[in-house]
Amino acid sequence: MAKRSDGIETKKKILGAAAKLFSENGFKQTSNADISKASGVNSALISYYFGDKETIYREAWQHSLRESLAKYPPDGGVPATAPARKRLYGIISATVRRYSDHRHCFDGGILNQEIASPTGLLDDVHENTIFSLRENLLRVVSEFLGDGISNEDLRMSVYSIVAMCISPQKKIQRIEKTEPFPYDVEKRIEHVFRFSVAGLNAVKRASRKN
Amino acid sequence: MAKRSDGIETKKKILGAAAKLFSENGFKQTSNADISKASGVNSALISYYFGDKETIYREAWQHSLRESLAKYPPDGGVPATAPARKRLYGIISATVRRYSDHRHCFDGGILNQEIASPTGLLDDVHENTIFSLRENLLRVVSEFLGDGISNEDLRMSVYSIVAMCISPQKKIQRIEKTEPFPYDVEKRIEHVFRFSVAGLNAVKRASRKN
DNA sequence: ATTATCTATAGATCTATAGATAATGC
DNA sequence: ATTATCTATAGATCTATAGATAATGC
Repeated sequence: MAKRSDGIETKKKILGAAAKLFSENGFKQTSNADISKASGVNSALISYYFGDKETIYREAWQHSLRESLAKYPPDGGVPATAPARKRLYGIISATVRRYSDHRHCFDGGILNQEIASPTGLLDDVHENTIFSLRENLLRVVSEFLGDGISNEDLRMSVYSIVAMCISPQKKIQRIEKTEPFPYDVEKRIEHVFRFSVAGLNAVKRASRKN
Repeated sequence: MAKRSDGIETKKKILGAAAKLFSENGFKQTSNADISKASGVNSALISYYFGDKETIYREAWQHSLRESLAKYPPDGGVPATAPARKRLYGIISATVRRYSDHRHCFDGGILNQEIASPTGLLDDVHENTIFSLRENLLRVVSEFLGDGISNEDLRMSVYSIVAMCISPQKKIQRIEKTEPFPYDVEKRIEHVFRFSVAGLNAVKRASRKN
């Protein structure tokens, strides 16, 4: 094994820098030169190791996602046997953390870029990962709401909760030039959970009325 | 005035096509050639009328925003004298509509692009428009929550409500490949309002406890 | 001998402009 | 005469590759 610097380390450097840049600026706004500069790796090596830019993009995303999910297990450490309310807390906690940890997790930023302007390059990967994450949340929310809830109420609730979890507050703050107030992840989790539970209960009540 | 086709019509064609493309694909991913193609206007005319791409971007955004706000007044038609709850409904209603009407309103899409990867080009414009919209919501939520609410609770609540209003559901659906369910704006407004009111009341209760 | 790394660049794409053409107002 | 529109292209940027160099394993 091990040649000069083995190449594996170089590949990791490239992937790390690429993930960060893609998450901040998106696919097209990130050039190989940017990645080269940020990673300290000669720009020709990017094509050498990954072939083309689309491949780096895909691999950077997969790499980030794997690392992020390892760091923040999507169930938030709450066992599958726990009641829906607790599992909901776990999911919210993990999701907010994953999307807030801009120092280590880039998958959320890349996904937000992909939502803003889809490249379509991650579609296959999504089906195996993001989709199942969402299905899991759907199951928990469904259990929380109980029977007799319309599919529409269910889906809308999930979207609302996810929206609160992944909304890039720091970026919005920058755009809005509001006086930046300290962003406390723990408090944000409590807040989103409180908002979500209250919202879900309201949806439940309204559904019963009809 | 009025030469061949006056030029004003051409400028409008350019602005319209540009706004749509910028909102879908962002600043850098949209080329003059794209705008030319979509608008049916010779690409050289874009520079002729607007100088550079940054100027088109700014003007397209301002143009869209003005049109959007004219179409959906930000107070949702609710008078300033109405109680906070009603005014909140008005704001949510107007915001969801504005961000959902992809046929006519492009400002929301452009803003989402700007949040995803900031160009910084709209900063000055933001201060006069978006900032005041947000301040207005802040005032209403503050009134709804009453005294004794921490600044943090207030800001977080505003972010949560905005997140639910502007979350690009259709785009997320496309990414996630969930079976697309019909997106009904009226129902979405009711849902977000219900979730928000319940959430705000929960925040209020939790705040009283301490 | 193998392969990680670097230098140099071809070819594509994109922005912006120069200069020609054509349609209107006077 | 003025100016809206078009053709052609210079110059910048960016991706991907060809070919040279250098560091390691055998």
